[in-house]
Amino acid sequence: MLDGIADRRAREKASMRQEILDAARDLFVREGYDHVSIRKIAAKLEISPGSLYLHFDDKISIFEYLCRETFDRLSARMKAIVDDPAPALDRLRRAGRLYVEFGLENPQHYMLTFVLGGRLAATPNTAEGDFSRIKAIYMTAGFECLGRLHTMAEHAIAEGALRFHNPAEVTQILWSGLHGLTSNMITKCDFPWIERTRLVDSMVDVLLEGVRSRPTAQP
Amino acid sequence: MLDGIADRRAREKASMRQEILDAARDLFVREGYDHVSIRKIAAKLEISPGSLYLHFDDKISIFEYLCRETFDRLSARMKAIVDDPAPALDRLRRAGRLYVEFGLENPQHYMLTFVLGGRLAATPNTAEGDFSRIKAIYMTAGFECLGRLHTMAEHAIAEGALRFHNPAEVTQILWSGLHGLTSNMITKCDFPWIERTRLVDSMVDVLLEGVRSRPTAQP
Amino acid sequence: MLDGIADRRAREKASMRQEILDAARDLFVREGYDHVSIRKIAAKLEISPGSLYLHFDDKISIFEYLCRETFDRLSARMKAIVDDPAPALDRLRRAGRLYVEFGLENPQHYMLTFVLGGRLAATPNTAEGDFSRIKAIYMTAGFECLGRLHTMAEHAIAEGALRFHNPAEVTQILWSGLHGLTSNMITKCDFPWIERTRLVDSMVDVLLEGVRSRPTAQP
Amino acid sequence: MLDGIADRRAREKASMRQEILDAARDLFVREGYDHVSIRKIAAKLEISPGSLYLHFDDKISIFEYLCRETFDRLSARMKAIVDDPAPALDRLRRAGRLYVEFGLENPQHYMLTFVLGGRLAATPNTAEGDFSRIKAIYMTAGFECLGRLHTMAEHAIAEGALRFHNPAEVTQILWSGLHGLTSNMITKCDFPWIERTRLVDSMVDVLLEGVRSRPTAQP
DNA sequence: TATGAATGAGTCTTCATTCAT
DNA sequence: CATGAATGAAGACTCATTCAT
Repeated sequence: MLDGIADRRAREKASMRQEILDAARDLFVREGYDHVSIRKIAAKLEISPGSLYLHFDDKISIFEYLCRETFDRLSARMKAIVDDPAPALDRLRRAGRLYVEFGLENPQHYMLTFVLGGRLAATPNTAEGDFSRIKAIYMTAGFECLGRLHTMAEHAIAEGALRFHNPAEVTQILWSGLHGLTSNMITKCDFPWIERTRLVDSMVDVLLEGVRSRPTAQP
Repeated sequence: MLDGIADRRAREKASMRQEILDAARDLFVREGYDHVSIRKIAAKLEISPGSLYLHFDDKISIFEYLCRETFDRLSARMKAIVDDPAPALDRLRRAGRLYVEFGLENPQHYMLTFVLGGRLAATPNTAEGDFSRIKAIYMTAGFECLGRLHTMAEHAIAEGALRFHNPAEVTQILWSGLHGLTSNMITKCDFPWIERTRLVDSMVDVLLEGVRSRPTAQP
Repeated sequence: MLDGIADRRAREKASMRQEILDAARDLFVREGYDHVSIRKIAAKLEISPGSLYLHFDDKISIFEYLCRETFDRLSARMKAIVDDPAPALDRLRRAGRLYVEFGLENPQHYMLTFVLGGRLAATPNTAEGDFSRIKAIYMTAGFECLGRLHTMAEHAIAEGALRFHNPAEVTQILWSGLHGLTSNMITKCDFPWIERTRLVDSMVDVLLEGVRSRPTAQP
Repeated sequence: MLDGIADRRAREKASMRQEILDAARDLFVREGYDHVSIRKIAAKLEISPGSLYLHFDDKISIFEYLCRETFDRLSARMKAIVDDPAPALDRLRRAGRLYVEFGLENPQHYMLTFVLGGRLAATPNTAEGDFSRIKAIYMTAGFECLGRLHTMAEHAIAEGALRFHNPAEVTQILWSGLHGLTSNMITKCDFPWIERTRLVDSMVDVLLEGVRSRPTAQP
């Protein structure tokens, strides 16, 4: 009873936090991190710019949270595939499609984490701008995802399905191929791509055809 | 002799122009187009912001020049391969390696042109910031570059070497795969990549194995 | 009581707004629109340039507001005279004196609106600087003001009091004469003018003598 | 012979000076003093910005020279009218038309000298911007012109043609009327003025009708 | 808790002027 | 004599962030 008020407060606070995240996600995806200002987010929510600071420390941490959230979802879905008792090659096919689709559905997060994040992770921390938290996400969520691929590559090798024997090599090839398509389709959205699902399927198919064991073509 | 002074002036001007381009490329790649200001470039060169305008009309045209330069260089090297009278699949293999090697040898040029530039070219033309000139470069120089791959894909299809029949599909797949490896190796230079030449060769091999006609495996 | 805080805030905001308008008017009149920068206004008020944007959207809208305010005040006073049921010539005399007196009593408002504003309204809309809103004010508030004179000119013509038959012609002549005296007396305040009220009266008298019907001199 | 070279040099210098003045006059009239930059003038002449400084000390002195030149022409034409042995009223009519036409043909010079100049003349010399030379022009050319009007007003009074007895009063009235029309027509060039020559003629006519002696209207 | 005014540093760009050559 | 590179100061405006209320 006594805590009813505190409870409601807490609920309201959490709900406002979620509203901020939703508004910010929408804007970030549509306009890009750099072109979204705190004021724009606040205006969209009809609250004051200052109020945002009651829920988040700064602009980057809103984005950071959204990144983590998104990558956790990816990671969970990847895990479901890894744990599936299907042949590894089938699982790799599903994982490949999932990866690309995920990127295309979350283009801002994908680019920031896998491209800008990658760049930042390799940049010494300059005086201005502390992106260490973005780096951290990259190091966890990103590598976790790759880890799933690696596991499946190991399985596939164990099953004799691949013509390569080094799982790292396979992982790096598959990942790079998937990442290339994803980032290309995101950044070059004016390019005359062929039909989207076909392209994704073909890409995954090409990569898997390229790595799997040659059918022992014999008499 | 007589024009010694004018010559030296011209040389100095060209050299300053080059210094600007180098500084700008470095900053653009490290911090992204939006986070590089004219002042930062000027400060890096220890000249006044205004002086930059003696060499370039505006910020975007510095970027523009850098893009065009890269496209042109890559395109020229690609052309030599296209024109070679070897089987298309062989030429595609050489072109693939060339593409990745070019990127790894000119990481800043590559990232600026193929990652940052792509992003800008796709930026909707808001009131502020007119990227139409960047788009135009992509439409000409960029497509020319890809056009080389496309031509070879056509040749390969004509030769019956591929299991795909749409050259655009093949081009997009190969290019994305190559781009993925290139940009990954550049931006994630801390990643524990396997040995570099092997990785490049394997990637190209996987892509070509993936697209080529299945050997009619039978008795 | 309850809203005391909000009230005081609102009052403070309005007062700052007024301070800005006063400072801006002063500077605009003394130095001309182009030579007054947002920074200068801010410096005069000892606030930061950015703070001005809390009260006005941009530079031109400060000017805009000042113009509209002046037109409205003059227009209201003119209206009282137009609506008076006296002979039109008498009303024109009073309106003439009013016009000049208004200008002399509000020299900054007058100069800003009738000299600077006129100039801006006539500035061709180059890429930079859109003065269409200023033009709009002239088209509405300005014409309303002149419209009052025009109405009285029509009345006077209807009463057979004038030797002209085109009310627009009379309006333009009277207005220009009044404006000439007003702006001259304001800007050339060091000039050895004759006694002020006599000069104003004489000017109005000359203009009206000049436009009225000739007394059908003789039998 | 020996001085042939020096002569040609001098001639060339004078000619370049004239070319600068011509170009500058054209630009000033068309775009307004503030919107004409030294670089624009230089570009129009296809010379370097620096070269302008071989002929003129600074931007303002180019304008200054043009002002003086223009006003000398006005003054000379006024003098011709004053010295004419026609009745003073006729001469005033011609002078009035001349004044307005002069302003309309040299709008930039007119406005700068009679409006901005007037303002500056009354402004204490602020730190930045020394307009004392413009003031000087105003004090000489401007007052000289007025002096001509004054002389004719004296003549007219001596001839018994005016209903006023103070030449200063008449001068101030006429001048203000003429100035009002001139500056109005210049600054408000979008205003729906009636036909130009008719308006000028009517204005002058109204002013003269307004000041001249009443025809002794009697039997 | 929530506000919104305030700021200081930053954005690209232009310009009159100087000066070594 | 003429050049043109260089500059420093200024232009309007934006923004993340702070803080008194």
